[in-house]
Amino acid sequence: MTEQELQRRETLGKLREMGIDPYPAEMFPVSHLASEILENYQEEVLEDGTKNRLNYQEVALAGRVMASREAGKALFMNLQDSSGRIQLYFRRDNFLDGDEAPMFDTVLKKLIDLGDYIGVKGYAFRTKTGETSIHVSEYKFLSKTLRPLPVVKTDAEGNVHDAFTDPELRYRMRYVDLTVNTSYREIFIKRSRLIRTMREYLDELGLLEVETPILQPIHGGAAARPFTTHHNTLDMTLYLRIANELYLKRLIVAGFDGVYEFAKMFRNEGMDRTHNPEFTALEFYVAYKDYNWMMEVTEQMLERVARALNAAGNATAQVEDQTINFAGPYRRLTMFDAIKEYTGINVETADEAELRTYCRSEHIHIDETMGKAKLIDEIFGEKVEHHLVQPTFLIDYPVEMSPLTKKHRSKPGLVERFELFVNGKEVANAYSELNDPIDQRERFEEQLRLAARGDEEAMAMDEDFIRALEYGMPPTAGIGFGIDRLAMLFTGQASIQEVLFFPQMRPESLH
RNA sequence: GAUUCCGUAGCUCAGUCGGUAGAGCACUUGACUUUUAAUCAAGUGGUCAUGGGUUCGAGCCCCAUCGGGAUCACCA
Repeated sequence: MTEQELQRRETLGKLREMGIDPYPAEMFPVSHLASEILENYQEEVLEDGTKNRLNYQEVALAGRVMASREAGKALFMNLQDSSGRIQLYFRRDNFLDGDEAPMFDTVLKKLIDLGDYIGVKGYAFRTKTGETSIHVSEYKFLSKTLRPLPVVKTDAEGNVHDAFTDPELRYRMRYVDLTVNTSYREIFIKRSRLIRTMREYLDELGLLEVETPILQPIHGGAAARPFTTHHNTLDMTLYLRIANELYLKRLIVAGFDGVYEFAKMFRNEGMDRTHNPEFTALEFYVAYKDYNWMMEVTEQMLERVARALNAAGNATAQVEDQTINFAGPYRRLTMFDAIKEYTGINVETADEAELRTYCRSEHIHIDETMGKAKLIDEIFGEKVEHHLVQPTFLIDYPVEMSPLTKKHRSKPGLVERFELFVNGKEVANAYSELNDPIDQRERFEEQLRLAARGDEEAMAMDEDFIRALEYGMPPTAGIGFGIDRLAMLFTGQASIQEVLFFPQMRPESLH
């Protein structure tokens, strides 16, 4: 234990010796938050120069002591609650017990450490330097902090000193991070509001919020490597879901007109600043609609989200030096037109050999197993994707890349699919759902052939899903959004770790 | 998984050519009844990530390991 930790354990013992419970059980009746008093406190100056305090003359607040400044027989503290920080003012005269003042000289000055929780009662006033404060008449010790918090200070010019910045420590000890770097709380409040706004919109559309299995015997609905686990009683392998798409479509078969789920997905793949092994998706499916309808819904929903998260109510988000406008309609660009625009290549007429030659000349990483569709996808990723900063629907993909998507109504070889790109990254993937069970079986069989050639991410055959389609699924539009990516966009963060409370980390050795 | 940078006090960081381990804040003691990055005075605090190696001598040079960041690969 460090010296400061030992000292705090000593003060803990001294509190007990004085009959003060460092971890009392009973509730403390909080009446106000710091920010409310700071914003609304009022006083008037009378003709004789004295002040008349107009409100908050009987308040009770609670929080952590984040700074303490002794000034002789006066003492100032900064109390931090969930809303912010307010200054406390204590005078020795208010805590006299005969000539002694143990609750001032001993407890306040010696036994309360930075980070400790206290509750105070008193009245609001303004000091002669103009700081709205609480004049404390009584206080109660609420909880002891045994480890020293990092002391982050901000000076008069707004410069932050000794900021707690080490990413490893911040992510491992998010409780410390959010205590001392309170501005990061705003990211998570916005993330919560993002989800709530989407949920409100979907509820207004009349969709049903549902839950589907996380433990799945067949990992379907996406191309990714799964986590594997084992169920003891059933003695069988189960997979943590990489997608919930096939279950949600079963519910459309079941007769619900629209279903949605905010779902944690798990993918056993690399980690970087846009990928965490578990992440959150919103998927929803609506009967009797197609992907054109879904584009309009996407525009409406994201515009509403943007306005809800923007302080001024604008439909924009700021990402570094880019201002992104979420007011619809968004640009719609076919995959082939996008490649033509940014490379000059007509992939519709080019054959596989021509695409290969182009890729080599542009140093795009390819291998011999890639077919024409995969080559198109690689060219798009290298040459087009990063240009799509403002929200753009990329539409009409080659059928080979989309085994769950309905064939295009008029363009042979393509499917009715779109992906939404914002700030050069994919944030949503949607299609007119494939509901032809015979076509679906052929698509799965094609996936099996890919798997046999060594494609680890090819989808497995799901006989029960085929059976469900054979019972009949109405024409349906479906979409999946990456919630973490959206949270990054709307909070201006470059790393997914900043929008997750507890990003995945290697284990830490704690003795 | 590959490459690369980083790891020194509770926090943020210095540390020269390889020669006794440093600063600010925090902490301890004292002064001060409207201070606010409070101030003033005096102090405490270190397995220099871990383990080897080279050397008379390693925070510094070499090797390995652990952890983190960035870039790449895979992916959303």
